[in-house]
Amino acid sequence: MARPSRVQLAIKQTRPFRSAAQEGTIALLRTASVVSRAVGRVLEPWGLSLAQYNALRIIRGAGTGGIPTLAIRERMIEEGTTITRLLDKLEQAGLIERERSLPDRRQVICRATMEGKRWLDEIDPIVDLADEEAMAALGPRQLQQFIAALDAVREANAERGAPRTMVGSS
Amino acid sequence: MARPSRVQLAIKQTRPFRSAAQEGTIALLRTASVVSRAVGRVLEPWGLSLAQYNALRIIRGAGTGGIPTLAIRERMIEEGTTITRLLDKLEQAGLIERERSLPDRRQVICRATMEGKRWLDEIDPIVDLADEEAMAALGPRQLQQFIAALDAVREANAERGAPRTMVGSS
DNA sequence: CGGAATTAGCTATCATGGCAACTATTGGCA
DNA sequence: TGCCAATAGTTGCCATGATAGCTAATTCCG
Repeated sequence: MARPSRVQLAIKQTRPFRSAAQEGTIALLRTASVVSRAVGRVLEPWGLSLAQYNALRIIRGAGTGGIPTLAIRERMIEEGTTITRLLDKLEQAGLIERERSLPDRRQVICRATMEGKRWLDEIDPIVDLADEEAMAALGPRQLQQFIAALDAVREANAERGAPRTMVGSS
Repeated sequence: MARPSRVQLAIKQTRPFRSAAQEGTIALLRTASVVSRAVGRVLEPWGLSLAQYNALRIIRGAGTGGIPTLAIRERMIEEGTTITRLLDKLEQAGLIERERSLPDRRQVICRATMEGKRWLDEIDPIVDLADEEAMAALGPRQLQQFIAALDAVREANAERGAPRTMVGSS
């Protein structure tokens, strides 16, 4: 690992990384930070955070049947997030509605309102564009390899770092 | 993009991604989240967050000359972070010390204390191990390609999402 | 049937990040 | 010289994330 790297220059680190693994880890976290900000930036006109947009899309994806609160959390990008207050904001904004489930009254079913769907119809193309720009540096083949590498890393680290007792991990 | 993907399974998304770029973006953010938690987990015994450890390492790297506050922020993984309160904690913990610079009294120079260096000597090998584990799913060649892809994506997105007036961007 | 264990969700608390306003210091320049 | 802009940090306010503890509803079994 004697070669100078771009990440080193980016963070103005003069010394080489102690290992390729360290370089990869730092590059991963730093790149995600940059991309997250870039994508989050396009949501500013709507006053939505990336997490809120993410949740709203998950809820819309559930269709008319709705989706219980904790099922949303499992599908979020940030797994550990506190979902209640995030949904409170979406409900206050009139983008979703919640009601107690009939068969199991512990559950709270979330559905997207018409207003919520309208917002997504507006926002989706813009986020799509942002995603394209975010990955524009990679060719199609590179992108596929990139995704495969991310998948491999994520799966290998899924249990490590598990924040809570995972539901389906027994 | 008709093939089913691992990320889709992981976030229980039944529909295919709208584009490879979207899949890549989500995979990047989600993987970084998982790895960040896994690495951050090993710092718990010391009560340090990943950002604090990151800052402490940067400060130690500056040596006896020290480093001004804002120069630390430029080198952090999370670029936009408010650095003052983070340094307050490190100072309260006795890991760093701060003093006004003599030539330019606006600057506050930060240095690692002996205690701070001792902590890093203990922590570094453990974080190294965590980094190795985080990237263990990739072979040496895959890892190099992975790093190259991350570098390319990060650089292409560096200006987009720029949170503040970048110092050296004029 | 009935109580323990489980599950779904909410709340409280603490730490952190984003952002803007504010102070102090320095530098430019007419 | 004296004013104005730029720079370095700090602080306050709000939103979010991490966690743990709590309540209500349900399920498991003896």
